Amino acid sequence: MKVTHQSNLCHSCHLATSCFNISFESPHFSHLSQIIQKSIIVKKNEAVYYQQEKFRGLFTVKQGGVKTYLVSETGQQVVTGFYLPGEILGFDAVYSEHYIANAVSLTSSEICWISFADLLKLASENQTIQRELFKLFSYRLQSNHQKFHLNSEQKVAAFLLDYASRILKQTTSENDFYLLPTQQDIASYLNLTPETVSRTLHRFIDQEIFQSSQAKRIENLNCQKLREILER
Amino acid sequence: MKVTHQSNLCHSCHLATSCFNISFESPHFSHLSQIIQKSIIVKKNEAVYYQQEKFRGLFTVKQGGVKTYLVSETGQQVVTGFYLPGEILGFDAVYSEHYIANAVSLTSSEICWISFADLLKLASENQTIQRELFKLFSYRLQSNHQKFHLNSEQKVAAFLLDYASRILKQTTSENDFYLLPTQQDIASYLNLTPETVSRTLHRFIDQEIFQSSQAKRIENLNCQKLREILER
DNA sequence: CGATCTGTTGAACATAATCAAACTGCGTGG
DNA sequence: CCACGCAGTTTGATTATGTTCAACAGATCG
Repeated sequence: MKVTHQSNLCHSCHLATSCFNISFESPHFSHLSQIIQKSIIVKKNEAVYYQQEKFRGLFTVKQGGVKTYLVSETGQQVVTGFYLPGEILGFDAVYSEHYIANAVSLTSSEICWISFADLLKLASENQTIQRELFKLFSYRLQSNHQKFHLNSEQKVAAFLLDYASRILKQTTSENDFYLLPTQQDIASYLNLTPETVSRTLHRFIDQEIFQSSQAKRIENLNCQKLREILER
Repeated sequence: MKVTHQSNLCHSCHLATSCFNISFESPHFSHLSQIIQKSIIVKKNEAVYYQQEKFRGLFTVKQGGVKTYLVSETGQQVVTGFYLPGEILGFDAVYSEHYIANAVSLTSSEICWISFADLLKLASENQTIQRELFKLFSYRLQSNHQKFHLNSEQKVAAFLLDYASRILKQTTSENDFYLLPTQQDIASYLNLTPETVSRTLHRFIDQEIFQSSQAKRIENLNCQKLREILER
């Protein structure tokens, strides 16, 4: 992990308004950007933090991508989430003050460190930031129940739609992008086997829902068709 | 919904320290109890709040129990959670400022209302309460991924263990209690069919994991055996 | 350039869903 | 107070979806 110091990390970041949903022009922005003063380069398969490690703050993805996964007592791994540029990870560690999952980089990534103590201090001094922070926590409480009661085809469709909408922050199109996680990661995340994910993706190609000229590449994704699959 | 006013709702509540995990003796307790000044009686099947209704604060269960459920565009209902005495609901509405799910009483319940605006104000003035509140949000982020990758027997076992540990706050034993939700509710919550839940519970009785002298009654629950099922 | 990780494909199998029918118990109204 | 109706539960037979197992192909990386 290589540490980089920059006086104005957020001001030079094209995702500046994304992490906390506070605009560049807002008077609150400069307060927030002051507590984000350090970024680290995390290479592929290197950890941002480890399960059970003591909480030492939140992290936000500036470039690249991160997956979180749990390891049970029996040694089984379950992928619990993917984090793309502009997204914050570590919220779930606030309760126990230890990280709940392992966080590992899916590619070489640039990760910004956020002191939670500083953030709390800032929040107690600034009502807008406090409210925005509670909203960020609240936002994470929403999802999850959807992907639970879907069949395998719908799970993969929902995953692609979600991923496409999130990757949109950094690229210009939600129809052409690279998948950072492997099919195994996706399978674990959706509670499916890699075989089922592979077969489902190939069925989508057969149905012309997307093309793929190379591994992990999604081209010309037809989001409307995916939404129709979800409505069945 | 019948509204009751009490000057010291929390001081007379045996769950006082449960909702916010702040002890009765703490100097912060009196601050918190000041913003909880009103409780309502919600009869069985009556709503505490409705999906999409504008956010008007958090609620905590003083007596009884509540279920939350989503209704999809296609009219399908999915139970997303159960709330027992001492537990707070409504956190997920903070983000969009609208309730995400319907919250309906499982039996005649007494529900305390918590002004979120007052709570935010209190949090910005009081570091301990602010931190405790963030912890409450964070706590809710943990679960969910477990029940996803279990088989039907393990899901029901995990549900019983969780329910037993939570009911323990109000009774003396985690081995004898009444289930507030119906088997249909439990099935929906676990993403199983009512048939599967019924068969699994009867298999547990056959295996002497618990007894049941009447409907919805769990007696002499063997938590150790349930944990063994989860470790398979 | 071999070794290892990732993805593909097919066949057999298992788990839980589905469908159907009957039963129980609870609350309601006659 | 009993009869009725209905929601919730039980039980069995059949079926479908996704898993498992196995073998191989392709990609990636030191």
